[in-house]
Amino acid sequence: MIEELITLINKSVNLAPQDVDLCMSQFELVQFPHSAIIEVEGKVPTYLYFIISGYVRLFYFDEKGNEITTHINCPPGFITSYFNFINQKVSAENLQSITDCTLLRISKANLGFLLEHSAVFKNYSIMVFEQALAYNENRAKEMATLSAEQRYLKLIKNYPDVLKNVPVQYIASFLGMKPESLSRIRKKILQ
Amino acid sequence: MIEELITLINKSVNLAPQDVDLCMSQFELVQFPHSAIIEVEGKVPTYLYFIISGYVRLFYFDEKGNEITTHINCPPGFITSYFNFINQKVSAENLQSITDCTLLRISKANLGFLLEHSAVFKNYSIMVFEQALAYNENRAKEMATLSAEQRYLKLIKNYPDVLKNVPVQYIASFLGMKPESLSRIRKKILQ
DNA sequence: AAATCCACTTGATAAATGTTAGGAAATGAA
DNA sequence: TTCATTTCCTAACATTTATCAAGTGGATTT
Repeated sequence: MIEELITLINKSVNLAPQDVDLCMSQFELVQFPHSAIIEVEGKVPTYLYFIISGYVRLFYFDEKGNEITTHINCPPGFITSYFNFINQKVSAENLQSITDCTLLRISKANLGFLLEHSAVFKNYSIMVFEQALAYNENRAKEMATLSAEQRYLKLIKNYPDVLKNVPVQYIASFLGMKPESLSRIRKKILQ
Repeated sequence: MIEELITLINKSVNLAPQDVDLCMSQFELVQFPHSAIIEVEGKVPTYLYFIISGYVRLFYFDEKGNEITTHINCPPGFITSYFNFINQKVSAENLQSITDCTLLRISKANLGFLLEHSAVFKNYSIMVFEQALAYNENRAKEMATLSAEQRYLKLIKNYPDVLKNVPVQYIASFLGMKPESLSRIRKKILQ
């Protein structure tokens, strides 16, 4: 299972055998059925997760009690409430499995251990951070400049498998629109 | 002039006298009249800027040739096309002064020198990065969930001086709406 | 099989925002 | 100054998206 993680990291940096061993010793394999709450709002996020299989989302409840999905991720990707995990602050978000899923997880303390004992992982973590920054900047830009239909078209173009595995209500929320609007957009596109 | 920068950094980390000296040796003071293009699209961003006085924005041209403002900043803040500056990649954005302004700037090489020779600055730079990530994540969330009016109300509540110093067309673009929409919203709020 | 639930869709209508056009006020150049 | 340009605002109309209410079909329960 951990090979997926090693493979992903090796695409960005070169892991020595001892790095691989170190990595394997710090991550823990866990499984969840679909719709399980993995990390709950109101607490400090315990783990950073790497997705081996399945789909996972982050969501919170707005002032009207509506679920707002802020992130959806799939293999091979990391997911957690990053800022609150890194700074060990209380998060307002829930991490939930969308499908059955297999994950690797690492605690803040163990991640710290990993980064202290291997400059390679430290460099890699900075890269992940930069990518997350660029991703969020791009997402803000798209939300500001694209119409709901353009945002949906871009999503299915870049992540076609999301549609097969994630309920449309979650997709609608993630794209910043109502399920009814997404339903109409989908109907329009079919013709 | 550099005192503003030192003061800001000292709010987050404790700078020793030699850190202050090091910092002063790496930053350079520059001035620009209003509406000057400070960094131009199609090139690798040369400097990271710290704003001493004045307002600055980042913008690009979309496929229809419209200016899209992605960031607006004021003292005491940093501004550049972060991702492209850090990775020394070609940027699609222009950095422009909105008002007359006084800036401190540092090249990528000099920033590297600063981070290598002072762990304090290294820690500070990681904090700045984390804050930028949190900022972008929040901005994406607001763009996805708030109406144009709510976004404007939040802006003038959090940054009331922006309104006095930045043309409304830039503000409208930054908030992801047309100037006409912002004009209507402003009129509505007055009553 | 009937009842229930849930996700998704559909339709009618309302609200928000975009588009187009024009005009007043401020700004800059000759 | 005067003229031209730019910025900002306004209005009428078009389009997009939200809201509210209802219906469909599949899955689950009893």
